[in-house]
This record gives sequence, structure tokens and C-alpha cells, in this order.
Amino acid sequence: MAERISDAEHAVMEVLWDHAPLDAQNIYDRLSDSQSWTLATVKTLLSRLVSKDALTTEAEGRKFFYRPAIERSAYVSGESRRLVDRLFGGKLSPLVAQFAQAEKLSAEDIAEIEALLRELKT
Amino acid sequence: MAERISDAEHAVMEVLWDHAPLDAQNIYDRLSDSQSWTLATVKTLLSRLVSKDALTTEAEGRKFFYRPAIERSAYVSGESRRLVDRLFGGKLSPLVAQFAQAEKLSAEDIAEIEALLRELKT
DNA sequence: GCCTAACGATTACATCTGTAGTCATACGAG
DNA sequence: CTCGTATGACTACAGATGTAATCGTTAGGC
Repeated sequence: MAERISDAEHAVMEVLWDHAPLDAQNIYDRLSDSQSWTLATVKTLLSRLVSKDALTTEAEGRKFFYRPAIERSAYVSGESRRLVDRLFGGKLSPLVAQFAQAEKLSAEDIAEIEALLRELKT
Repeated sequence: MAERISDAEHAVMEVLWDHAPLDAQNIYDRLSDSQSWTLATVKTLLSRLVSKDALTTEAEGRKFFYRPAIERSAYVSGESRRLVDRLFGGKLSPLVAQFAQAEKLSAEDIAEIEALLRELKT
């Protein structure tokens, strides 16, 4: 299990993490803001996510309601770890350094992270 | 331009970021530790990276020396931003929070990041 | 009861990716 | 000069991905 979720599929997952269960039509509607996919495309993505065990379905009449089978936090965790392992030798601090240098962290960002860390030490 | 670099291609880039220029055989040798690709596979990846303008070549006799055409930092920067945008609303602190919570940052990690931030504020 | 519209399922197809084999060629050993 | 070998180019092919059309079925309106 734990097949990899593609970018397009991820967009669908986000909708369902935000609000589930939903049927295909509803998911399509919510995606319309950000994507210009047809209903058919959304349905394909849903099918693929079901075969990947990333979604579960509940039949209601002749239609399905879809619900995430994995936690967003698990997905986010996996993806983050992947990136950090691949690009930063598995350590978080070089990533922070990278952002600091290339992205100009705002004072606010810095304060937020510091607060976080402070809390961790208690 | 700026075509996306795949995972396998990235492994090749890392070798060249570490030490360039190198010829195909040499790259293959250096990859042998981590990957069990054949020379043919490595050559395919090199060709694709050249068409993606991620590598440049210098002919020397009948062979090529390959050299990165993009900085590692640019690549790392792009990939990091992609992840942070996709999963953390573009902000770094939620990523740090995520790691803190799911990955148990060591005291050492925390200290490193704090030092980094302290330095930023000067 | 019949037709239509809405569903999921199936099929389609180009591109990208991982992985590698084959081909033409030219350099270097003898 | 000849031949094997190393080299880049080209070809191959299955699976993933983005994107969508079509098909078979069935519930609901009339």
C-alpha cells in the first residue's frame, strides 16, 4: 500500500481533507475554482485514488461518497520527509537555512518559528 | 525552459553538483554505490538532462564531459518552495511545526535552527 | 412503463519516467 | 591497415500521469 499520490490526485485529496464525505459532482464543483478539469477527469482521479487505497467510498443509492483513507498529516509528513531526505540530508535546519537565504524570511516568520521552538523545549 | 527534473535524473544531478565535469563512465561509477543502473540507463538520463537544459556538455575527443547548467541552490530552492506552497500554504513555520510534531526534533536540531534565526536578526 | 439524464466503469491516448538494449562510428592496440 | 571496443544516438517498452470521451445501467420525471 501507500502508493504515491500524484499532483493532480493531491488536489482532489485536499478537497476531501477539507470536507468529507462528498460525491463526485460536489468535488468537481469545489475544484472548479482552482482547476479547469472536466467532471470526467475528476472521476478518473477519484477512481485512481480509490485503487491506491487513498480514498474509501460509501454507496448511497447509485452514487458514491468519497472519504480520505489516509490522514492529511500522514501525507504531509511523508512528503516533507521525502524532500528533506532527498535535498537536505534528512535534516531540517538546512531547509530553514535555505529558506532564510533564498526566500527572505519575514520577521514575523522568524518570530513564529522561534515561538514554536521555545514551546518545544518545555 | 526549467523543465522538471525527475527523481532518477536528480540522482545524476547530485553527482555532478558534487563534482563536475565528469564523463558518462565516471558518473556511472559514482552512482554505482547508490543505484544499480546500467551504463545505458545513466546515459539515457544524461541525454534527457541535456535536452532539459539542465546539463551542458563539452566534447573531448569522442566523449562528452557533463556539467550542471543550473545551480543546486536554484533547484533546491524551487523544490522547497513547491512543497511549502503545495502543503503549507506557502509558509515555512507550519513545516517546522509539522516536523516538530511528527518527527521529534532533537535538542540539537532545535539549537541549530535557533542559532540560524538568531543570526538572521542581526 | 418509457425516456432521459446522471453515475460509475471502461477505454483512450499523449507524455513522462524508469530502465535498458541496439546501432553506427571512430579511436587505439597491434 | 584492421579489428575490437568504447561512446553517444536511437530505439524500446512497460507503467504512471494528465486529461478526457464513451458505454452500460438505472433512478426519477412524466
